[in-house]
Amino acid sequence: MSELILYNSLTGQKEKFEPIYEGKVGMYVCGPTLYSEPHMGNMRTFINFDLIYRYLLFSGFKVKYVRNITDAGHITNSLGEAEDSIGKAARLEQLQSLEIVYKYNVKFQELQRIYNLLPPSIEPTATGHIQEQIEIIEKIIENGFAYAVNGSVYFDVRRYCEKFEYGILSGRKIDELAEETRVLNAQEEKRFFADFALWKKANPDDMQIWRSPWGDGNPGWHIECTAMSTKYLGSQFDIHGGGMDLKFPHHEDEIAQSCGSFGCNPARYWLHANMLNVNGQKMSKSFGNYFLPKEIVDGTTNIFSKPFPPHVIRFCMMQAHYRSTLDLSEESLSAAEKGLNRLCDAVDLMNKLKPTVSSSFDVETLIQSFYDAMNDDFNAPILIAQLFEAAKKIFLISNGTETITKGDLDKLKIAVNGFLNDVLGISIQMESNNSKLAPVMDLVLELRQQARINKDWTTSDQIRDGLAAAGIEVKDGKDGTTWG
RNA sequence: GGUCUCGUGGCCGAGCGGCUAGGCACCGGUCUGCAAAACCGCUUACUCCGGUUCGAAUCCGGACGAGACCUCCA
Repeated sequence: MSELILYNSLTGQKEKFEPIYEGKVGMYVCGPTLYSEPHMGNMRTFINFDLIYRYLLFSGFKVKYVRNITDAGHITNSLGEAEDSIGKAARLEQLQSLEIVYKYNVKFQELQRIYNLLPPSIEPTATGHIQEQIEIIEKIIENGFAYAVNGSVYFDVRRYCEKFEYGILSGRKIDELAEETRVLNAQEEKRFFADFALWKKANPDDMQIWRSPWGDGNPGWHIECTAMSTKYLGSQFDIHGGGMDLKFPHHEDEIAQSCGSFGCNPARYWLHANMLNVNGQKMSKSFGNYFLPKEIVDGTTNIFSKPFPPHVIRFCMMQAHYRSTLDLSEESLSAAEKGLNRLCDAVDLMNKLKPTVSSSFDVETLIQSFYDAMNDDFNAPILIAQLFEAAKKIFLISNGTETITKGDLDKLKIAVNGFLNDVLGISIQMESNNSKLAPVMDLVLELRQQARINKDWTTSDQIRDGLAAAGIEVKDGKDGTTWG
């Protein structure tokens, strides 16, 4: 049995996974900011961490998976105009902030269901934890790593550097940062350019305002994650995940906040999922190359000529490693669709296989390769390649080239179904949802079969062509005719 | 401008010093009334130039190209 190895962004190396408490895993993943409907790129991250969550569960760990919902607008400072993202959306949509958050949360929850994401153990909201955030800020001030100015509170990066190292995750050096920073967004209040806000004094027209010891205001951009991860997982837990683009400054600042308040890095393993690319670029609203997870399923985006079912999209994503960028295209999706069909056919066939007295190949080794793939930093592409190996074996057993014993077949069934359904989260719904159509089709195909027996090709082809025109494809297999 | 990552066959993508994935497409075959589908087979591709090595897609140096981050971002 191989052991779980994962790539730790903190050290830049693959490391053996050793949980703090044996058999248990605490995992925190940065969730969405609900100022709009999450796009496909956002979904890829959540799907990837769903895979990781699923495999940890499958491996027998008791996992507490916390993924926050950011429902407090973070101040964006795009063109000198400071405005919080949710407040902005509210203004544009002429709704209240809470309506915006609620509206998009409903959509987000629906997407999770559509894409077969396991619900996290807890989905805490930022606004539900203002008090906790204030308490941590107070602690950081107490420890001397933050200061209050004019109703705002900033993290004191220079003081922090006297005791800790700022930039350990992203590999940035403070003095280099100074030169690199392109826009010094005129923060006269800050003592040092790299200081970041823990609490921001409210603007008179802010839609969401909270009371604090420093006056009315909003929590800073990074403090919510520190507050919620600490509350539900403790000051140090096993895995912290998120998208690659959160590495700096968000995760870096989380580390600073935790060190500044509790004296330790919040997570032992930092995992970062890579971006989804479309046309060679990160999917982003500003590039105009984004589409919504619902649109691709409904076929309402003009990027693709036809709709793709969610489990095909999931499968396609699983064929790339979570730390690699993935280019999603019509071609890669239809390739995934066909490949998945083949895999599903094999699974179907597996249940009808007839065992013999001996196995002509080593089933244990094949099954072990599934575990080895996932234990090596959740390498789903390799897992899928091995599942295709299994599929090939199944077909060969079926046509008599290979053989398998009853015991081996049972093991194979459990493993293949387990990895496909529980780990990859690809649920194969073979059920036809056309309960009224099914008997009609049975009748039609029986009539066609009669015609075929009578060598009445005109009639049988007429039926086939007619059905094809109606979008129903008829396939004459060895064991009868199927449709779909 | 700074920091970093990456360049694999027609496409998507693993691998990360020798055993040279996988899927899709193409092509050949089996099956079939025809078609489609399905199944079988399909025999080395790693940007370029140097270097290290018995041996490099894999390590080192350089060139070119692409991307991410440095600002809200999954």
